[in-house]
Amino acid sequence: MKEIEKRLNDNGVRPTAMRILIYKYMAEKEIAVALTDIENVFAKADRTTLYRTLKTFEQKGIVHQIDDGTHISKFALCEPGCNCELEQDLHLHFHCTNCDETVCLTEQKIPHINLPDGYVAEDANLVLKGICEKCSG
Amino acid sequence: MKEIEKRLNDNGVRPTAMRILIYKYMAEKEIAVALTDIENVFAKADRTTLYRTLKTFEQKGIVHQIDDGTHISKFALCEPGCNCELEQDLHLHFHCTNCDETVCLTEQKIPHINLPDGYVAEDANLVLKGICEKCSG
DNA sequence: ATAATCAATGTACTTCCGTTGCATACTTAA
DNA sequence: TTAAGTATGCAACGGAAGTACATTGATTAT
Repeated sequence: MKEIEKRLNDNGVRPTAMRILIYKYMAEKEIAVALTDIENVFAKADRTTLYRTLKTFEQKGIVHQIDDGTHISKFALCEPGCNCELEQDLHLHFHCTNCDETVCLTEQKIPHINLPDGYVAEDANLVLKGICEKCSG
Repeated sequence: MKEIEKRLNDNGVRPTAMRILIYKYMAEKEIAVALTDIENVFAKADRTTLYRTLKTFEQKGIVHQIDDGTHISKFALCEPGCNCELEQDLHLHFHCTNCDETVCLTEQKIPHINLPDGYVAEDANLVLKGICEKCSG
C-alpha cells in the first residue's frame, strides 16, 4: 500500500489512515461513488471528515467530481497522469438507469463542439444515460 | 395570449391563470430558470404549486429539465415541435461560471458517440461551462 | 524533549432544495 | 345541483451540502 501513500504525497495530501482507506475503497470500486456510499462503508468515521477528504482529493487532482444528473455528487479516481485540476480530462460518463451506477468511460473523449461567437468553454460534462454493460448482458 | 392557452391545451395541460403566467415568464426569459427563480417572481403563490406546475409542464413536454452541474434543477421551454417526452432533443446547454446563468444552445446538437459493447444509450446530457456571450463581450 | 504551530478529525448545527400528505377551493360533467 | 376530478394552498419531512467551533494529532523549532 506504499503506492497509495506515494500517490497522496505526490499530490500534496498527507497520507493519513483515513485517507488511505478511502483511496483504497475508491480504487477497488470501479464505479463513481457518492459521499453517502462512503458514509455507509465507513460508518464509524464522521461524515464531515469524509466530506472534506473528498473535497481535498478533488482539489489536489486525485479524484474528479461527476455530475450524472441524479443531483448527487459522485467522485471517481483520476487516471494517473491526468491533470484535471488544470485542464479537464474530457472523458465521458455513463449513468445506468437500471442499476443506478455511474462509470467513467475514460477511452471515450468528448468531441470538440463549435460554439456560437462569444462563448468560451472551459469545461465540459457529458453524461450518457441508458443501460450499462452489466445490466444489458 | 391565446397562443399560450392553445399551447397548453394542445399538450393536455389545463390553462389556468397561474400556468399561463409561468409559461409567459419562461417564454420572456431566455435562460433556464430554477424553481427558486419562479418563487421569487411569484412570491404570493405557493412553492408547491409552482413546483408542480413545472413537473406537469415537464411531463407534458412543455419544458425540459436541465442539470447544469450546480445541483439545482433548471427548466427551459421546449422548442415548438420538440418531442422530448418521447425522444430527447439532444441540444446542449451552456452554463456561465461568471453570471451563473444557463442557456439552451438549441442549434448545437450532441454528436454521436461510439460506446463500448454492452452499453446502450437512451439519453444524453452535455453541459459546457465557461463564459457566455454576455459576459465575454 | 517540550513547547508552539499547523493540519486533520469530530460534534453540532444550519441551510437549501426537492418532495409528499392532506385539506380546501375550483372547474367540469352527469 | 350534486358529484367527481383537478388545481392550489398549507404544513411538514428528508436528504445532501456546507460551516463554525472545539479537539485531537502530527510536525517543527527552540
